[in-house]
Amino acid sequence: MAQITLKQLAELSGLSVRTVSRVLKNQANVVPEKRETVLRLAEQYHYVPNMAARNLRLRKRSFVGILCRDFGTEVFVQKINDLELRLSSAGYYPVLGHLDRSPADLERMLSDWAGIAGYVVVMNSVPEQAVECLNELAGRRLPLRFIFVDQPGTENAHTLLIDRASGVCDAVTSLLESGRRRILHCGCLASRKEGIRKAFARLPDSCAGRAEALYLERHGEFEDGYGAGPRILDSGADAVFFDTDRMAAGFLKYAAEHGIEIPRRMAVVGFDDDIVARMSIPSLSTVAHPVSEINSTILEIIERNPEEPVRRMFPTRFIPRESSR
Amino acid sequence: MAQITLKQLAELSGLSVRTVSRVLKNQANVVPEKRETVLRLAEQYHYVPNMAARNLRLRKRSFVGILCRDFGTEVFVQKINDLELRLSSAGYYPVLGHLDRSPADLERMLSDWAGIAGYVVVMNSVPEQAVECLNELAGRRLPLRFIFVDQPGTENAHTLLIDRASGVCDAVTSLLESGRRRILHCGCLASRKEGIRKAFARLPDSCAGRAEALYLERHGEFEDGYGAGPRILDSGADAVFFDTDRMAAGFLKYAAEHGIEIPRRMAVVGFDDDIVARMSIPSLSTVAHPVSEINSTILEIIERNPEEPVRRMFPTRFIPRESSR
DNA sequence: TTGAAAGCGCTAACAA
DNA sequence: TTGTTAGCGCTTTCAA
Repeated sequence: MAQITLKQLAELSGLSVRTVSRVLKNQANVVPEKRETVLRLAEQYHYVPNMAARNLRLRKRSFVGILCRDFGTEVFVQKINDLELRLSSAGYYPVLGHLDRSPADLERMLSDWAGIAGYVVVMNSVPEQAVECLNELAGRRLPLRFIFVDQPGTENAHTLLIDRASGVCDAVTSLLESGRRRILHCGCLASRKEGIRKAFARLPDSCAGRAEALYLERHGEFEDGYGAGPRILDSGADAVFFDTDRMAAGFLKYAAEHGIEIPRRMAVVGFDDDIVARMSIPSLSTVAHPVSEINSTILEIIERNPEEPVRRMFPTRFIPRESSR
Repeated sequence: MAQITLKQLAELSGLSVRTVSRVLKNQANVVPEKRETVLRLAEQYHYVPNMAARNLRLRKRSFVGILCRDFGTEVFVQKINDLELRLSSAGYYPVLGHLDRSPADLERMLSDWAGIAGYVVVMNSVPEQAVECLNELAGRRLPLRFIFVDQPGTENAHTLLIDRASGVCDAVTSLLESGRRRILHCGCLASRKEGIRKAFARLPDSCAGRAEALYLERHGEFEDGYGAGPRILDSGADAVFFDTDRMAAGFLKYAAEHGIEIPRRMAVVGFDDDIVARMSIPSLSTVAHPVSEINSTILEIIERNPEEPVRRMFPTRFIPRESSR
């Protein structure tokens, strides 16, 4: 769409760009009459300043790149939802980019953002091939500063880590305290294992060493949880912790089909606080990510623009629901 | 991060910006030796062109605004996921903006995009107050062109509508053909009603006028579907169509808790092809949005940049799953 | 084959 | 109080 410029406004009003600019930025030292004229013309011609030009001049970058493998996970959506609100109320806007592309494409994308985005937030679950490529790009003097979330980044990048073990530990401790004794970990993620190990390391008094940790290796998708059903029942466990809510939902489906009462026969806990956790039958106990804490830190970094890399760790937290009562 | 510029590269190499630019853009008419030098320096200093400057000069806008009320719905995520891939492979990038804000904030956001984004895609479920405001902004000569998706926009905006009725009609026809006779519509959306009406208007021969349409007014959330359980059972229906998958999932929860066999006792169909539809127990038959058709049209508009507004209608389609077998 | 220079739209130091 | 002007980093016409 045709855009009217400051210069045109100056010509139309018979004033200089400086004066027009003064009026439009509400600065002092303009006689009311001229101010009126400019304001009227701006209104009449629907003047809107060109941010690209302004930002270029001010060397300001008002966009923030958000890199993620898959926008589809509920967790990501929660995070971006919250982040967009914080960013935009501070005059920044999120630009989305998929991480699942070739290094060359990734590099092209980041180059295309140069001069427009000042920061790039790398969300978790970065694919193998991208890690290497990103680290290289972040290490180079790209005109972008990286913020790695939930993923160790390069030395000079900011890194906000999520302590998944803390919430898992709380979840397992809660299971033990409620009388469960044979806790099965179904999944494959080290962070979850660590949380479980910690919980067993500080066994509540009520257990008196009579608890047992079991393990079943599986990936974290819905189908994996469903398919693991028979093995989980055979294991003799009275509680299962799954790496993800999606996976736990898969097991709940299996349990429903086979008349396994949850949580009476078996307590179930997932991880992520995914929407399926709230909608499943029964509603799923889970471990939630520290979304708002992370996002407020991201905003702080962007606004403060510190030279030295920020490194911080945020705990996850257990959310008890029907499946583990 | 400090950024090296074309000018600096020119100074370093002792050549003019024109020549450096020639080399970097791989244009002809540079002696190999000088070309070498420039390439070496560019590599050494990690030169990355400033897109803000380039786009300003070329009057090009490589970002596309995406406005939506809630990023959290699965449908939106599917759409944006697919759209990002298409956009970025054409050198465009999506900027996200929430629609749930005051008109003043919305206007500020769009102004902040001026000169950077050329198009703004308005996704469906626009809140009341925003509709008015958007229409006004789209009507004005803002330096942005609007593409309304699944929502009637202003005269000069592009409008891509979704014919929800078509998929609903197919769904209901399928229910009728499989022998269901009392079809309940649980929801409140006119588009769904219309689809049901159409299906009844062209009743399959097998029915011979012995089918009946029932209606129960409810909103489309999970809780609404759950809460409607008793009324649905009382209605005597042998099939239910819900406005949304979330709502259908709520009813499935109720059915599971009360031993109602789905689909034997009652067939269930939702709308949206939400992720919960695939994960629910049993998996939920639903009606899917024309995601890829819409997105390829969006891209076509952005690349072709037609003056006259594009107006098109896309059909939805029925996806049968376990809940209506 | 190469370079000088104008200009995209804006800001702000400086001069008048 | 107002205007002139340089320049953000880039592209490209035109002249050398």
